[in-house]
Amino acid sequence: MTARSVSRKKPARNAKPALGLREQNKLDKRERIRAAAAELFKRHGYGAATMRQIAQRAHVGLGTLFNYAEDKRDLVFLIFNVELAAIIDDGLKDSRPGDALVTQLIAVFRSHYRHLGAKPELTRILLQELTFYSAGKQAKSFLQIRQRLMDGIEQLVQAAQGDGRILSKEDPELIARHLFFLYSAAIRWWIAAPRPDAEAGLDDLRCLLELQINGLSPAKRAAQA
Amino acid sequence: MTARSVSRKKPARNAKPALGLREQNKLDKRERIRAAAAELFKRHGYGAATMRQIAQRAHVGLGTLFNYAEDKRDLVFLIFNVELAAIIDDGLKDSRPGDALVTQLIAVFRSHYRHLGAKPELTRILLQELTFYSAGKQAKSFLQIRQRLMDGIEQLVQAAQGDGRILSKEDPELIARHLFFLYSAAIRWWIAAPRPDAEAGLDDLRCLLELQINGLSPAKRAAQA
DNA sequence: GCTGGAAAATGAACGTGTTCGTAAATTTAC
DNA sequence: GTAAATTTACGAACACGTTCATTTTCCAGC
Repeated sequence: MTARSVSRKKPARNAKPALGLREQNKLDKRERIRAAAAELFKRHGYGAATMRQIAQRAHVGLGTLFNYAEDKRDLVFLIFNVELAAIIDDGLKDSRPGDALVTQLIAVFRSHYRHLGAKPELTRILLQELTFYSAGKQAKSFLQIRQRLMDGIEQLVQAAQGDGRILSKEDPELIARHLFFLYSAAIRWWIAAPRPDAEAGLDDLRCLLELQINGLSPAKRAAQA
Repeated sequence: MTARSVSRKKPARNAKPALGLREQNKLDKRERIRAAAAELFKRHGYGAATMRQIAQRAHVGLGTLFNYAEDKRDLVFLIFNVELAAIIDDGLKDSRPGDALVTQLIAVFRSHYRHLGAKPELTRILLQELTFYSAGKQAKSFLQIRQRLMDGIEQLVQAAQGDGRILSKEDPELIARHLFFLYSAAIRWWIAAPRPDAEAGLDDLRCLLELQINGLSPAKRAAQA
């Protein structure tokens, strides 16, 4: 397949620029690197897979890797970002309006547990690295994706407040962050196990979420005054 | 058999246990390494401080470091373990019986925020490394210390259940883990800020804990309308 | 005292991730 | 079409964490 000059045309004034050869090569290399890294990380583990192996398998020079990922850590995000966006968006679609909030949240998180549980080692690396990692090239776009998840949760909370499925009138953003905190801690705890089982993890999470929704103390200061 | 060697073995009432030279040197080296690592990590950051620098400052051979810590990560635990045990035990002493559970928990965690907030960078390293790290020599004893914290929280919960300060009859261990999860996530969030302020972090945590204790929904089916 | 053995210390050597000066590839200007 | 400019690819070189065979230090038994 040779370069097609057809695609180089300018459709209108400044519509989508037909990607030049340069951009095309970049995308191609990027994908080869992503695939090579994913395969080698999965086969040998993060620590054992070397940058030289990855470069070789991607048919790319060693130094080239560092044009696409800031460092080895960042390769993990390069692998996960595409996948994570899909997982998160899938999950957000899976909650049905009118269901109890717990049910909705579990539906949202189910795809996370399913997919991440399939590659525990990579997930551990991801969870460890993302804790305080916001500098890398790939990390940026990951943070955007994560924000979509938090926004989605916030909307669920707001809707539940709207039709009285939950009574708390607290700021939905705060509640969403709270629920996200629980999810974060729970999935860390779960993925640390040798062979994490998705349904078991979800059961544990459901338990925690119910604890949160029911609360520990009687209905506030209902008897107050 | 000389009298000297016998007396060294078991000093009946001597305050000083009269350690052997071997043990004494080990303790000495261990402390020098701990101090050197703490200083260099603080001054140059975890990544920039090199094992060679640490060895030199501790007046110790490079290879010797690896007799005291499994790897570089483990040095972080070597630094923190002594300190963390003190912080946690201090915190646990600071909760007064009869106080509201939130108040007690904040009292327990106050020393954490105070001390960890004073060295944000080292704390970030600690929180990042401890996520999935349970193999190193130092990590083992850290996990024991952490367990003391969780046990302490469990006792507070149990006591609160006992005298009706909270109504939930759930397993205290589960509740304690839940609260610990919130604390973990909250302190991670807090320490990620450029210059974390202890009281601000505690306010945020208090907010989350109150949200937990009050719950989001009315007491189950009690308010079914 | 001395001696054999065990525990600890050591730094040269190894393979790693990362940097950086240079070459190749592509685009832009004329 | 060709040259200049710019972006991308490259891998030798570097500094690092870690290993391990060797040396040194300590202690028990004479």
